[in-house]
Amino acid sequence: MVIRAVGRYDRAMLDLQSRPKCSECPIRHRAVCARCDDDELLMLEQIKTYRSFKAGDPMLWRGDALTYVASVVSGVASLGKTMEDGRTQMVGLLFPSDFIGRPGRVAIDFDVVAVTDVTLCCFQRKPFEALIETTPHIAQRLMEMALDELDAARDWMLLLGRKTAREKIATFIEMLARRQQLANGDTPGQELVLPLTRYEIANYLGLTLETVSRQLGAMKKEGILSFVDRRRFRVADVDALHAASGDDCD
Amino acid sequence: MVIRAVGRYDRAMLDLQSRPKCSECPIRHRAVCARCDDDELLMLEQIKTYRSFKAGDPMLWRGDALTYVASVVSGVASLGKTMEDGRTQMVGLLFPSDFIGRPGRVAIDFDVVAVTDVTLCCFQRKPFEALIETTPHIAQRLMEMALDELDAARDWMLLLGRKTAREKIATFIEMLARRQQLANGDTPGQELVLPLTRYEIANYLGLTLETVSRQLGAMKKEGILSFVDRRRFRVADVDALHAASGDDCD
DNA sequence: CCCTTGATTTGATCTGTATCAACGACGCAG
DNA sequence: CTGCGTCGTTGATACAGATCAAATCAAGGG
Repeated sequence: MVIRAVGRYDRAMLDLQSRPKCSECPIRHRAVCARCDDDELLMLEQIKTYRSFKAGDPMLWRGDALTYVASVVSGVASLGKTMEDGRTQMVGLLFPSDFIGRPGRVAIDFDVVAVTDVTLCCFQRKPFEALIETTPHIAQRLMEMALDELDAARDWMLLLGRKTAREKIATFIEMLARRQQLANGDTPGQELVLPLTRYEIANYLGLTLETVSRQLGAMKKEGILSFVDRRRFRVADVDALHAASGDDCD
Repeated sequence: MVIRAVGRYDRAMLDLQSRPKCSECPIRHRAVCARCDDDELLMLEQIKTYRSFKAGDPMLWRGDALTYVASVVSGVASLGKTMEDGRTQMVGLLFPSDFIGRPGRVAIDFDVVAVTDVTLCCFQRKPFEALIETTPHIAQRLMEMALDELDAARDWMLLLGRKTAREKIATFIEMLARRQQLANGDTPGQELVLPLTRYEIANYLGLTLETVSRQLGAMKKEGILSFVDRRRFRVADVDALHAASGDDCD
């Protein structure tokens, strides 16, 4: 596997940006601050800092000390595990409003990498944890988000353990569409983007890049997906896509 | 797949048992009550109830209303997901001290089944949630346990997505040994038990029962495991087992 | 415009595990 | 003791997806 653009790390760490108003933040109502009232938001505003990473930049390595926690404001990041012999498995994807880092955890045991250009809203861990103690709204939301992630992880276990390549791809596209509609406006039928390379998709789905390419090709040929280029596409047949995912109808 | 012993369900639900002292509870220091002081324990003691299930009994179905939450006191339970066409994947195993049910969640989206005979320490959900509000020790511990489960789920994703059948089996046996040493006294080299059938192991590891049988057979032939009967065995070569698991040395 | 480099597609082949099938071993009920 | 059901083992075969290999495409850089 290629270690990309490590040199950018230090620069990114220092790349502090402006500090926009929380009240105008695009993830205001979905992030860890979702339940906060105006006073609580003010507290958060005082300890927050923005940081940017370029696509491919590593954000945290397994075992790194967790000096700050953060919300993803824009872009996509991946959580990945690596075995001694180089096999890797993505264990999570972070979209805007998702949270990085956990209270009470000093280190993380996977790597966090920026998949696209990413902007984070960061909080130093210590003051953030102090804030949790006094602000039940944040603690509650954090618990809620952790449980959502646990549910997602379990759905992914079913995918990894039992689904066919085709079902994996279909499930992935559906998930992507859902998340992208959440982030942008809610416009079904919209043009969507694959934020990941074929290699990264394979890594997320427990497949190889060749299999991913073939399955995407097949769905294109069947008229389920229509591509404008290798990254941008549209879901041409929502029902067929869902039928291919192997999930029940709920 | 076989639906087993559904008839026992109602009986089990009503099978209230005695209410032993929390202070003498075998899972006192690992369960959701681990951080509670004596006063808090007293509160819990007043709302707790014991319930037993026989091996094979379903404890909760997907979509069931979650009227109570519980700690596993003894025995092993499984969390499982099922696809429309019958394929199933276990997404978690619950050992003594593990917790069932989540605050703020009305329903669960997997099935919980007793794998062996199981005893639960149950709390009605409403009073338990009220208790959380006033008892940060419980809320903290619950968060901690949820994050531990998330870590475990992510390790399992690596296993399901990237490990070979042999590595899966080795990892499973190591996990089993760890949990069983936790529950009983801490005696390495001890005789261990497979609480699951071959079918259930396969279900947990994303394999078929034939593959599980063959891999266990191979490890027996290689002298890594030695079986006294089909369920009871000993790890004869700890190092070889670990080497076969594909995990790094930490 | 050519050359390089990385991402993607496509094709041919290989292999680990599933699948299908039969049989053996144990436990339990009568 | 006998029969039957569940669980487990073993063998033969099939196949989805991995692996190996090569061609194509797209984006920069000089």
